[in-house]
Amino acid sequence: MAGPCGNGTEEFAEDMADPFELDGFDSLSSAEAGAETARNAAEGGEAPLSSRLFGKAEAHGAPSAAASDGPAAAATRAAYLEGLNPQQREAVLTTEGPVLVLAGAGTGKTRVLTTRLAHILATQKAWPGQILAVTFTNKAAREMKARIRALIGDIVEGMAWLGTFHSIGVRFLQRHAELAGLRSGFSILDTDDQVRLLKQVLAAENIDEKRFPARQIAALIDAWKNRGLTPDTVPAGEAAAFANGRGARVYAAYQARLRALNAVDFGDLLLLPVAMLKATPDLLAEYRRRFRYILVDEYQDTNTAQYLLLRLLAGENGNICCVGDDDQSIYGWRGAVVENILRFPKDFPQAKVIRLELNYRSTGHILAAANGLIAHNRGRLGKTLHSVAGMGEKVWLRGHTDDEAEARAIADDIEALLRAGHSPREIAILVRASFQMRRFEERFVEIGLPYHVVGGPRFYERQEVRDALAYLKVIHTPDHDLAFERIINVPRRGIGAASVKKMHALARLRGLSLYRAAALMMDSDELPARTRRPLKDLMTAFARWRAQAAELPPAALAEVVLEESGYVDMWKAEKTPQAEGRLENLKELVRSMEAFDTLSGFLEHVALVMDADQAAAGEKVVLMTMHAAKGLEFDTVFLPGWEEGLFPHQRALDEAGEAGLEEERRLAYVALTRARRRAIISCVQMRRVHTMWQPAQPSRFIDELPAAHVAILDDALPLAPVTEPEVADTSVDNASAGAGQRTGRRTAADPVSGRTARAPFRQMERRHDHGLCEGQRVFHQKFGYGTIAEVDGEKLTIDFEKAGRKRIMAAFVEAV
DNA sequence: GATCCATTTGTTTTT
DNA sequence: CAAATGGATC
Repeated sequence: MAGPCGNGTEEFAEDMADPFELDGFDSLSSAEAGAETARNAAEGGEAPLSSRLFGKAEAHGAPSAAASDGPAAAATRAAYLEGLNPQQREAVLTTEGPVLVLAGAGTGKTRVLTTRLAHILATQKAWPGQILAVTFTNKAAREMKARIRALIGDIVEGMAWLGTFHSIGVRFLQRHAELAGLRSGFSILDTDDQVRLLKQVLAAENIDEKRFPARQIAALIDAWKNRGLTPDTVPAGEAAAFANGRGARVYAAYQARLRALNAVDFGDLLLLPVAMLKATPDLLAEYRRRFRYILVDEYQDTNTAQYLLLRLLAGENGNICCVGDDDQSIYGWRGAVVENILRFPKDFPQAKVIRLELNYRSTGHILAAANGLIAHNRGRLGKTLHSVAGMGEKVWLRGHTDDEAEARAIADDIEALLRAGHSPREIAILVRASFQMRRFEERFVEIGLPYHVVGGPRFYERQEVRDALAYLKVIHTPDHDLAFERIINVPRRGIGAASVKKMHALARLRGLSLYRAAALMMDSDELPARTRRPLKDLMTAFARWRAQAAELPPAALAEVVLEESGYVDMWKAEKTPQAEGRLENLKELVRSMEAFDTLSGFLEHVALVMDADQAAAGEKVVLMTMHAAKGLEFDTVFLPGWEEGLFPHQRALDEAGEAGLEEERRLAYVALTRARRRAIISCVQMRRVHTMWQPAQPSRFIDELPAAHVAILDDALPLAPVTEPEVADTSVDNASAGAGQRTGRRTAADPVSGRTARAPFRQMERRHDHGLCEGQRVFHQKFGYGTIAEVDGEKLTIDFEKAGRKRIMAAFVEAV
């Protein structure tokens, strides 16, 4: 049977009971689970999905059509397929077998992904619970869910296996904790806990933490885990790099400590499921059967552990569809392996490769410039991106004396754009490194320009938030030693390092958790009375809070705890200017908890979702790193700081050489292709680093931009577009941008001194010619897209797609 | 055990 | 240059 297709309603109801969702599965061996499955199915089981599936699906038409005409007939005329180009359609409809979708920037990747999922569900090739759909960020997962819901309704709620790699890893571990050496209710350590734990391990191993910092070994272990390496499979040569060859030993000791604490770190969320599936063939078989369709977003960013997991689950001929763009692989430093996507056709010899090459986002010059730049990379799968829009503006290039001048000029441009009616949220500044943001923030504050920083210091990583979370973790899981240790003397209550050390000793001796050791010691004479009293108070408080946790919603509990522990008072008493902000953050934390019914639900959310939901962006200019901008798009994009050493970043070159350079170049490609209509690259001659001024040279990437698509700017950004005769073929392919077309130093280098006569701004002002003609497609800030019906000098009559016919001055529209 | 001062370190990007 | 860590001193 190709899919769970039945004809009668009753049969559906039975089939749809998802056997894996039944309670009690965790406690069964996989063989027993199989038997259980059959029993439940025969009895009808719980069918929470079926009602949802039918309720909404019928309303949307697809499955009812399937019932009468069969899924295939429904598929070809489904509303969701409309408006897809042939390649996109193919990517949606090729559901069987391995498929690699190479989706260049702006080619409608997300749309294809969501439509594909919707299609599989609507044609009933699989139930929601039989699809594994992985994304990299929670934001992407949320967005995907929302978009599928928009297409086919609430069926999507049954997609239990839609999420980030890490959240799916947690799911595996929760179901089969015992196979991974864990007990249920294990905790997930954050990076901070990880480092503190490693410090303890290093101390126990008698390794000098000054010579071999815990952070360093933490990074090493993380990298090993990303590569799917366990302590006994770490290559000897690499283990030697740390603490005179004791790296693997420390790794093993660390893992042992983790297990003793019933805890996992982030890397384990991938590594343990892989190990588990490898070691338990029955389990693997179960899951292979279960996941009829596997879908992976951003495949170019998978690391080896993720790759192994996918290959295990997909098997030889699985229906696995990976979507990605090798040119947008920018997370190599985090363990991502571009080769994963490059070798997909070798991994799956019968794989179908589909290229999405029609770019709907950027205008021609921007796309051509980006294509020319990325053509300098080797080892690409190669794509030919075509623009569907007109050529638009060339990519602007501007030089400044120093970073302050750069910030000032960009701020001026933005003000002008806003005056001209551009929406601030359509303007972004993308920087290589976050420290660059500072200049812009200073300037924006000075002139009162509303801006919004995306990324910034992560909410859940702030000290006060982590302290508060530690209290909650101890209430939820008293044996969470690291959390307990974190707050045992915060706020100061007179339980110092010496006392904690004694507790540790007792805990180790008796094989207890720190919390239990503390509970014993508060009634013994080990500790001086002046320590015993506060400890007893704390323990009593925890007992009380835990009792309250059963009754109060998490948010209310948090409020009580923060108040009664004296934690809020601690910050109130502090007179530093930051204290107020910390109190604000605590309030924000409590507010964010209101969405959760249970403490454990909230804690799991926090462990996996490092990004607190960003405050609504609103009408603000966006300031962020290039990495954070991936997947986003803006009308106007400013790209400051294109200087050697900063971009490409020196460290990337030092650490990864040629590969590092190529990744930086891909980052440049990602940054440039965020722009829909306008991109302004800039560099400076002098940049202030710390306190010293450092001379800077324009980035090599500037010289790699094809000259034909770049224009030098020695003044403010022109507001009206520089129009050019439309070129029939607006595509630029990789080959032509390579050798001959490169920008020479003459045009691009040192734009500061190279102020040329060909200042496009002036030229444009002189000629009054707006270059617009009848039949041309244009864009207006308020009315959107339209076609020119009539030209009368400066006055145009335009038929807008949405707003209808309007008379508009030429200066207010832009050719597309 | 707490507070203050000095030194260091980081500023690439994040699940 | 700022924050964070760590050591020394009270």
